This record gives sequence, C-alpha cells and structure tokens, in this order.
Amino acid sequence: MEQIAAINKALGEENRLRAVMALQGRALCVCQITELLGLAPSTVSKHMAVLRAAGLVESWKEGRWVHYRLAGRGASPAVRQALAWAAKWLQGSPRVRRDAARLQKILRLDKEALCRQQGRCRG
Amino acid sequence: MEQIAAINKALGEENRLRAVMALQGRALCVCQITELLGLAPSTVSKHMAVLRAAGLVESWKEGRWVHYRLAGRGASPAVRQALAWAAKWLQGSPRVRRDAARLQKILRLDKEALCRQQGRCRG
DNA sequence: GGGGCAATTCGTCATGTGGCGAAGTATAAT
DNA sequence: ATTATACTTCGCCACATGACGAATTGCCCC
Repeated sequence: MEQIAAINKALGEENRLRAVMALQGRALCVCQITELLGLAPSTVSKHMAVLRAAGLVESWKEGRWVHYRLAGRGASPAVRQALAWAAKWLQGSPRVRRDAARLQKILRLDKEALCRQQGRCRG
Repeated sequence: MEQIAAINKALGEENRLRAVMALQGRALCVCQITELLGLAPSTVSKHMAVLRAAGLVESWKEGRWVHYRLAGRGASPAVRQALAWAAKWLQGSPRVRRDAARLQKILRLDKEALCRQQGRCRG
C-alpha cells in the first residue's frame, strides 16, 4: 500500500511527469533534464530521487554524468503499468509535445555546451 | 497534464486509497467512510472532495446523507484505468483486507447507530 | 418555525514539499 | 596535485497539505 501511494505521489507532480515523459524511449543525464525543465540542478536531482525511490526510474553513473532511464524488466508490474498509463494519457498533452520538440534540440548539443548554456560554468 | 497529475496526487495518499478501495462495488455515505478510516468527519470530507475534484468519485445527496461511489460511465478513460490499476495492485494489501472485513461489520449497522458509536452525538 | 443531525467550510496548527543557492562529493582533465 | 565539472546533499524559505474542533449549511421531523 505504501508502495502504491509512493508511485502515485511521485507521478502527482507536473515536473516529474515531464521528466518521465522525456525519458520515454531514451536515457538522459541530469543536465539534459535540467535544461529541459528549466529548474535548478539541485531541484531536478531531488525530483529524480523521488522517482527512483518509487521504483519508476533507475540510474547509473558514467564518468562524470549520471544517467536516468525508465524502470525496465526488473521493475514491479505495478510500476510498469503505472508508467504505461502515464505515457498513454500524456502523449497528446501540449506541454509534453512542446517538451519533446525542445528535447530534440537539447539532444543535438553536447554536454559541455549544455553546461555552458545553463550559465552554471564561469568559463 | 494537470488532470493526470491531479489523479495521481489524489491517489497518492493512503487514507484516500483506503476510501477508494472501500468504494469498490458499493456506495458509502460519509459517516461510514469516517467510521472505517477512524478520522474526523471534516477530514474525510476534505479527502472525498479531493477525490471528486480529480473525477475519481461522484457523490449525490439522499436526505441528510451524502453518498459517494467510484466514477462510472461518465468518467474519462484515464480515470477509469487509474481506478482499475489501483484496485488491481491493492487487492491483496493487508490493510485493504482488514478494511474490507471491518467494512462488513460497519455495513451491518444502521446509520443512527453508527453516529452514536462515533461519539459525535450526545444521545 | 425550531430542534436535531449529517456534511461541509472555516480557522488553526504541525508537517511535508518544491524551489533555490551554497557546500560537499566524486570523477575527469591538465 | 590542482583545477574543473556533474551531481548530490544541506540549509533555508514559502507554500501546500493533513489533521482537528468549531461554526455553518442543508435536511428532516416535530
């Protein structure tokens, strides 16, 4: 029961829903999600931690970057079904479509450029 | 998107999940849900308002009592699927099973007796 | 119309949550 | 080793939320 509540709670916040939708079919690192959502990196980090605690995403480290992807084979059926439900009903949402378009542009940048663009680097 | 978030937010609280499970297959009035959850009537009222705002339940007045039931034919497919998902994965939960047993006893009482039992009436 | 009662709304409190920036951690590059 | 960088953790603030009791609303029954 707490697990079911946790899944719903995690999916009950718009920025987290946007992140989940951005992760459909690909993995992203935090800086890319940060750029997409337009939030501070620390905020995005917390959001991703909530999603991971609920079992909705998994993460792994690759050099300096942490990548996130939607939970896969290892995930509980409840989680997979919840993700499928969200994807199904958010597919057409204007916000999600705009995000998808913007994500395409973000994916074309390399990560160094992204960092600079975010104004978080001094040089 | 806000609607999807609202549905998840509404289902992201344990007492509301318990209420939703209690409404499987039957309608209940507020005093019955109050008795089941062991919360103050005002608290239950607010919870039910959240569920109704998300479109998960509907309510109607019958004399002095307000009855709630799960959203039916009129509800959006997203809502119906969310309810089905919750029911599916909460079915086996110990808490829900205990609630179901207690609900059987509550349903055997008439509403006047319920009220008295809640200690909210002076006699 | 007045009294009683179910439910809601209001007022209040404690706690939770989303947001940020600063400090900390871990890894790569020089 | 030192510096730079990608992310997380910490500390803080504003606001949302769950809980209660008191006051209010809407019905029913005298």
